Amino acid sequence: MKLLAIYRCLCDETRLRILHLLSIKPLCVCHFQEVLGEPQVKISKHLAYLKAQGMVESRRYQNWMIYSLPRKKSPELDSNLRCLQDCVGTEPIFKKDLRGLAKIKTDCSGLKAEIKGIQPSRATTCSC
Amino acid sequence: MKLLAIYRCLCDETRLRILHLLSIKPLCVCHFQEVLGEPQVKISKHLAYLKAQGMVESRRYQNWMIYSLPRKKSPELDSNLRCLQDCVGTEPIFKKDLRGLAKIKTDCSGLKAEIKGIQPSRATTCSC
DNA sequence: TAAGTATATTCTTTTACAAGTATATAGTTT
DNA sequence: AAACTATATACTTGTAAAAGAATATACTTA
Repeated sequence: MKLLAIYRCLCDETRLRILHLLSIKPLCVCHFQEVLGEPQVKISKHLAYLKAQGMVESRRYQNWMIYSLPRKKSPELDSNLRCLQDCVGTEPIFKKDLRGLAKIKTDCSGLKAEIKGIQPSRATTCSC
Repeated sequence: MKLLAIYRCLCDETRLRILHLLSIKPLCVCHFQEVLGEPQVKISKHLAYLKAQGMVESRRYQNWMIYSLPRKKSPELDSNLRCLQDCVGTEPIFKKDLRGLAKIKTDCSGLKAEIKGIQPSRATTCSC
């Protein structure tokens, strides 16, 4: 059942937060890591799950994979994403994620290096 | 997270079918059994789950427990039930359930007895 | 080509939940 | 009270999915 697959995507907090952020703009994996504060493997696997279900699309930009909501959405997906938009207002975690998103630095390598406390060997930037 | 709890209710096919039927009218357990074709224990447990999450209410009428959607719904629940209504049209199982609902006999005892191939000792009826 | 960066995949462990069986409870009728 | 009906709960088992560790892949830069 197609609708059921959508609800299975929505019934995990990490995936909900990912979809909410994607409703703002496309993002790469490292930005999800930063905003959600979750390890890379966790983010990647949930993104893979969402992609397998047709809930997100991805394109590669150099080293980065940019994820976005699908350009063509089924009516069910469209309804549910709208519904999610209606509902996120009441949950603090989503607001927190929005604040995190606003603070994001565009230079991905710099970010990672900063976290590790080392100087980046180069300064590159993903397109999201 | 309240929204997550709603999605967890929605991510099971039996519960989806139950909620869809309840959007038509209140129903007792034996009617769910008949329409969904699932065993009593399965129906009862999913109803208990939904009730624990505040997705349904119940009242007793003689021997029967009548389940219904909550009179007062949170905005999130309301949004999601509307969304579900928008989406059920595309899934055959929901239409099938509607047909099953239309065929329901109001005499519960008679039904059960008929299924077992025996004469009911009495003829009583639930209020749904 | 070697080293570095970003992401994905595999493998394992743990956890959550669905389903089935059996039994319990609450109300009804005789 | 005993038998019956409708539903609920406890217990067990099976399965799916989430998480973490380690490794692999794809691309970039030196």
